[in-house]
Order: sequence, then C-alpha cells, then structure tokens
Amino acid sequence: MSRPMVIQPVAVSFSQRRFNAAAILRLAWDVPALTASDAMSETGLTRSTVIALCDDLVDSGWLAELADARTAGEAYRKGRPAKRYALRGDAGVVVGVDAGPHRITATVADLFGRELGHAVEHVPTDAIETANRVSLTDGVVDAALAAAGVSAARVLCISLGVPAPTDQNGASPEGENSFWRLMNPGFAQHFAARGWATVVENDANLAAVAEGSIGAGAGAPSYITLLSGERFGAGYVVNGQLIRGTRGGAGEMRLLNLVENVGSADGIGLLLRDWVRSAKDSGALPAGSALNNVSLNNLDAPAVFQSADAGDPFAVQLIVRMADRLARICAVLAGLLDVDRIVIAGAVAEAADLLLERTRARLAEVTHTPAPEIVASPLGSGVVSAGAVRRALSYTRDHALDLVLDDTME
Amino acid sequence: MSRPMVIQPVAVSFSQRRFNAAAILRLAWDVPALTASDAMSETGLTRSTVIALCDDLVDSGWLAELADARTAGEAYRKGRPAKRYALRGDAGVVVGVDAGPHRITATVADLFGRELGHAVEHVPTDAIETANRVSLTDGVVDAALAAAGVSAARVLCISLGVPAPTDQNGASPEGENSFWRLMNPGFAQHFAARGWATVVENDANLAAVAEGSIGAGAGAPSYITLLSGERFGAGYVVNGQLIRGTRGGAGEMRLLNLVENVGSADGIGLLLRDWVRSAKDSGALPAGSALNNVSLNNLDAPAVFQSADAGDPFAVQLIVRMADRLARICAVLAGLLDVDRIVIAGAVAEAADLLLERTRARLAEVTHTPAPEIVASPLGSGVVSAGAVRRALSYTRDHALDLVLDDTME
DNA sequence: TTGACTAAATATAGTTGCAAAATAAACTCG
DNA sequence: CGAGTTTATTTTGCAACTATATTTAGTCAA
Repeated sequence: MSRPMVIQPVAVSFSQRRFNAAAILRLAWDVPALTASDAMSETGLTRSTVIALCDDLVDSGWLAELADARTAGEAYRKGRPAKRYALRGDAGVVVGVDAGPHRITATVADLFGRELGHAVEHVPTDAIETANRVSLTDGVVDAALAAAGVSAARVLCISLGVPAPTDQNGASPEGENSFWRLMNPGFAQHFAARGWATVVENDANLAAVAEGSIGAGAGAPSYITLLSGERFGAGYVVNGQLIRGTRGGAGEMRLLNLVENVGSADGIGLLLRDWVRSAKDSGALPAGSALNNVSLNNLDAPAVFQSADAGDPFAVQLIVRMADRLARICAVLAGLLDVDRIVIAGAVAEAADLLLERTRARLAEVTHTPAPEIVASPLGSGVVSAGAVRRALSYTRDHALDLVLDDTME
Repeated sequence: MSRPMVIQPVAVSFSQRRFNAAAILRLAWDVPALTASDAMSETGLTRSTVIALCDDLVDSGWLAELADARTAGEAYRKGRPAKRYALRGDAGVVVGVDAGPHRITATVADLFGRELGHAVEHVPTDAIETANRVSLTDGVVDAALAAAGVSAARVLCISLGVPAPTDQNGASPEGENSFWRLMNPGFAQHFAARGWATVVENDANLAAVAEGSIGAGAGAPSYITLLSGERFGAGYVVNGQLIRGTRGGAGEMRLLNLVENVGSADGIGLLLRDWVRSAKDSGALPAGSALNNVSLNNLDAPAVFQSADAGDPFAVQLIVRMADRLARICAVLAGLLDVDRIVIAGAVAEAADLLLERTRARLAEVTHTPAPEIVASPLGSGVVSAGAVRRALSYTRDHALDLVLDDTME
C-alpha cells in the first residue's frame, strides 16, 4: 500500500475575480432578471463586490442593466428599487448541427436558445459515402448564418451531432468499416480553425442532452434516451451527468446481439421496413391488409404506424413484435444503470403511441421490480439539432469568460 | 425554449487561503516528500505563499517537516537544500468495514493506508436476519481500534461496505424483501452520531474503488469490477468516476435474466455449489470423479475449482459452463458501457485461473470488436475491506480541512 | 405634505492573501 | 576561499474582498 511518486495536477491558479464574475454570469444565465441581492445570497459575496462584478460584465457585453426596476409585474416590494441585470441574448450566437448520414441541418440560435436561422442539405443516397461532408456542412452552416442575418464573427460555439462515438477531442475511432470516420471527418479541427469553440458529440448523446433540458427527461436525475432510426443509439444520463465511456462508445449497443429475442442493434425504422417488405415479397402480407395499397417505395415504418393506428391487424402484429423487442432493450438498459425513465426519441417518436403503449405492457411482464417509465420524445426528428444547440449553449455558459465577444454589432 | 425561473446554487464562497492549503495537502498526500518548488510548479503560487501555507499545515498537524534534506538518497542537486514536507501518517486513522451477510470485518489504517489493527465477527447462518447489525458492527469496530491501540477520538472517517444499493446519504431503499434494509440498518446515522465522517457504500462499488487504487483496475480509465459470491454485483468506473445510479442501484444487475443463457444474477459461488450438488443428487456425477470423495458440506465452488485444476473432467465441464455464462455477462456489460477491462473480484478470484482462461476464449467468440480484458483481482476475499479503507482515505483526503484532528496523541 | 420605515446603492476604511523584488542563507565545486 | 546555484526570508505593494457608515429611492400612513 505504498503511495505512488506521481504529483497529480491541481487546478489552483485562477483569478478570484474572474471566477466570481463567471459565477454571477452563470446565475444570470438561468434567470430572467438578477438583482444584486440574489447574487449575494447565492455567492456569499457582499453587495459592493457583486455590483462591481456586474458592472464589469455589463462593460464586457455579457449582461444588460434592466431599467424597469419594479415595472416587470413583480410582487410589491418595499425600499429602494434594486438594479436588475439580465443576460444579453444578443451577446453572440451558437450553432447546432445535426450531421446525419443523409441529412445535414444547421440551426443558429441566440443565447436564450431562440432560433434565428436554419438551413438543411440532403445527401443523396448514392453519395453518402463519397460526399465531402466537411465542406458540405460548412456550407449549410454559412447558409444558416445568412438566414439568421448574423456574421460568422458573432459565433461563440458550434456543436455537431454525428452518428459515431466521439472521444473528448471530438474525434471518432476507426470503426469496423470506417463508417465512423466517414461520418465524422475531422469536424472538430475544421470548425476550431474557423475560430469557434467546437463540440463534436455522438447524436444519441445530444438527443439525451435535449431531452434533459427541454424534452421528456427534464427534471429526472437519471434517464436514458434511445434514439431510433436506422440503428439504435443510446445516451445515458445518470445523476445529471452524461456517461460517455472511454472512447465515447457507451450507448453504442453492440451488445444487443446477446439479449434474448433481440439479436441486433437495428433500429425501429430499418426493422419495420424490412419486416413489411419481406412479408410482401414472401406473400405473408394478407390480402386484406391496407399495406397492399402502399407503393414499394413508401412501404416503410411510417406506413406501418399509420396502418396500425387505422386498425390493420397485420400492421398491429408488426407493432406488437417490435414492442417485445423494444421492451427487452429497455429492461436491459434500465436494469444496468438504475434509471427510472427511458425516452424514445427520433422521427418515430412522433407516431409511436401504439408502439409505446404495447411496450409498456410488455415491459411490466418482463421485469419484476418497478418498470422504468417509457415516454415519447416531444422533439420529433429535430431532437439532435435541438440537443446540439443546447450543448453549444451549455458550453458557452460554462466557458463564457474564455470566449471573446464580437463588439462590432453586439 | 424559455429559461426557467430557478436560481441554481453556485459554490463560490470559500476562503482562498483555505482552498490553496487544501490543494497543497492533496499534493503532499500523493508523494513521499514535497518541496516548496514542487508545490509552486503544481499550484502556480509563489514560494513565500507556499511556505506560509505549509507552515500552517504543520501547525495544524497535517504535515510534518522532514529534517533529512538531501540525505534521502535523492539525485544530487546544487544550491541550498530545500525544506521537505510530508503528510503525517499518524495525523489520524480511518476505519474500513466489510459488513457482509455472515461476516463483519473492520480494519483500522493510518493515513498512508497501512493496517494498524483488525477484527472480525461471524454472523451465524440462523442469525443473519435477527442479529442487531449496528451494535455488532460497533463492537467489531471498537475491537479493531483496541487491536490498533488507538482511541476512538482519532478516527477521521469510517467507510462501510454493504450488500445493498445505497443512496447519497448512505441509506438503502426498502427492497423486495427488505433484505437491503436488514443489511444496512442505518449505519450512516449511527456512526455519524459517533462524530466520525461516515461513508456507506455498496460492496461491489467499494471493490471497484479498491481495484482502481491498489488492484487490477489501477491505471485504467474505465473498468468494471464484478464482485462474485452468492450473487453478482458490479461496480462501474467510467472515465475515473464511479457510476452509482439514482438510488445507488447501478450494478444491481437485475438485467441478467434477459441475457441469453444467463437468466439470473446468481453468483459463481452459489451456482457451482448448486450445480455440483444437484449432479450428485441426480446421479449425473460420474463415478470416477474426484468430487465423489468430497463430503456434502464441502461440496462447493472451491472444491470444484480444485478438482478442475487437478484435471477432473466433470469439474472442468462445470467450469466451462460457467465460463460461457461469465463471458456473456462480460460482453453485455463491456458493450453497454465501453470499458476495456473487467476485474473479477471476491473470494473466487483467488482460484479462478482456469475459469478466466476459458472465459477469455469464449468472450473472443461472442464479441466481434476488441473483447474486453478479463483479469482476476489480486485482493481476494479482502477486496471490500480494502475498498472501504481506500474510500475512507479518499474522503479524508478530499475533506481534510473540514475534519478536526485529535491533538491529544497525534 | 410630511415623516416613519424599508431596502438598496454608494462611499470610505480596513483586512486578507497573494506577488514581486531584494536580501540572506546553505550548499557544491573548482 | 570564492564563484555559482538554489532555496529561504523579509519587505513592500497591489488586488479583491469585507465591514461599516451614509445616502438615495421608494412605500405607506397620518
């Protein structure tokens, strides 16, 4: 039990004033208006110090001093009216990007998270492997900035969601078939070179971030977001913290082939399409089913959901089969990490009422102990974009004083 | 996307001097001797400040000033010899307790982690549910203190490992059969009332802590410790951090009943005993097997390991069956959490060479991607005790300046 | 209108905790 | 013994905060 000879690094050297200023800025971030008294009770500093720090933050462009002392419908208060400070939503902008395999979306938002502009680009199916994703994404980002009417100099942080595990530098490992590198061809380096703080993160993890702040995970200390499209990906949040894994591979779900009656990480979209098409091919699709009227091109998950909702027995049968599978996945994940809520996110979440209902019923049979709650994401197909914006905002919030505001048009 | 009205707490109010003193104490904790120059480069403070802080720490009893400036066999250095400070191992003691179902162990150690005293108490099988575990444990702790020749006033922190999930206050939830409450009947409150900093933690989590600091997990950023006895329990460490779950239930492994060919969280000890006994009962035990010569009372996991090592084919067959089960568990856990090492801990780890060898082979077949490394714990049946001591030490290290040293016999 | 009361802002005077710089001490080596 | 090197000590000054007193801006009741 001898002690090692290594001296561990300790973060000590910091400017106290800067530290306190950052704390006050974080307070202002979460509140529509901040008074000196609020900040005093939160930080333990005295009034003189707080006001001096707030004045500094006003000078540097992060805070605005609100004139309307008591006008803002607040409960009546005695005494001299307090100065009120607020975060300047227009101090800068952030960019959130969903860099999916066949669709790249960029959203520009102000510091309140309000969307200012938006741009989308589709990647043709036959170009998924060959497209130059870096320049493509660069273009979409510039288009979104143009739509927002904001110059690139005002961008404080950009966050990108990619369908690949990412390490702490935002790089993705060389996967089995190099798909991961294809999906994340050095985004981190490229956008950092544009002078922006850059966060590249797995798409399911960003979905989890979105659910936690504005979606179905809000208020829960621990939850899992299951992002389903062509493949399943999971984002774990345990006690308010995102679990990423050594190489960012937590939630990659390669293990599903060991779970009974699951056998792969294929997502809801892919499986339902496969099942219904192979049923048609093999003649297993009953003659009376409404799915016979759907063209082969549109014979996919949305069609199945729609027919099931309309009561088509064969479609319902497929949904039930999927519910069993989903329930097993949920049981494994919830049991492993002791979470009490699982959020189903992605485009399927918009039409999956029946599926979730059946999944909950199946889950109650599969688990003994209190089954986790299964909820649909309210964010639909924009969940990764929303998560990217939230992630960029939280990065900006945490590193605000390290960032330089563009004062030309603030 | 409106901002919530809640002001989040921010930890700001602290004494800068105290903060810096704590940082220097942490440096001294990890190193046999600390010079002012070391601390200067690590903290960014100047020599005058560092020396003033060190003198404070010497006055308060945490550090000792070493006289032997250059005698300690260090490489030759020019100039005036530096003062050298070191943590006082005798500034206080910590207590680590393994409060298992049928055995309660207490270990007293100094701040270097050197064992000073030890005491054990067995809980008779028929008293497991009725014993007053709090007073029993209290007695074992006092016996260990007496064996160490230390007064209770010198205890800085006590950590207890219990076979139950624990929340952040050290309490366990009311489980299915109240077994958890039985195993953790308010330890946290009881020992806090003795004036000691108290940490109650799940036993598998403590095993993980032990492996991380002095066992097979040392140096790995992410690993899982699989504590196997009657039941499996897992401790997850991902990126250096213990994952506890909302109610401390991460690692309870209820999920195993969904994994193909596993079906329960029963541990290696329980299963091997069941398998070999039911083989004997049903006549499946071959006449030539050495296991026929073992009395029914001793027909358990150690006997199977021993016979298998001696080459008994039936025992080897049981080991292979267990290896398949273990490999599946490891594959699921490693796949879900992206860890690259799994440590098998507990009493079985001492004799499980053959089992692990077979498990590794099976694991390579079950997973495609780089299989996680499977290693045996070097800590044997003392792993939970060792983890409890390490946990108490790390708590003491992190909260040193909040603790009061007993100056009567320091 | 006036004065009592309240709560915040402002001004002024310490206090703490650190850095910077100059000086002194302890040691090695030629 | 003195030049060179490294650390310790002392002095001085500054940055950042606290504490306290005073002023300001409002409400409310008589």
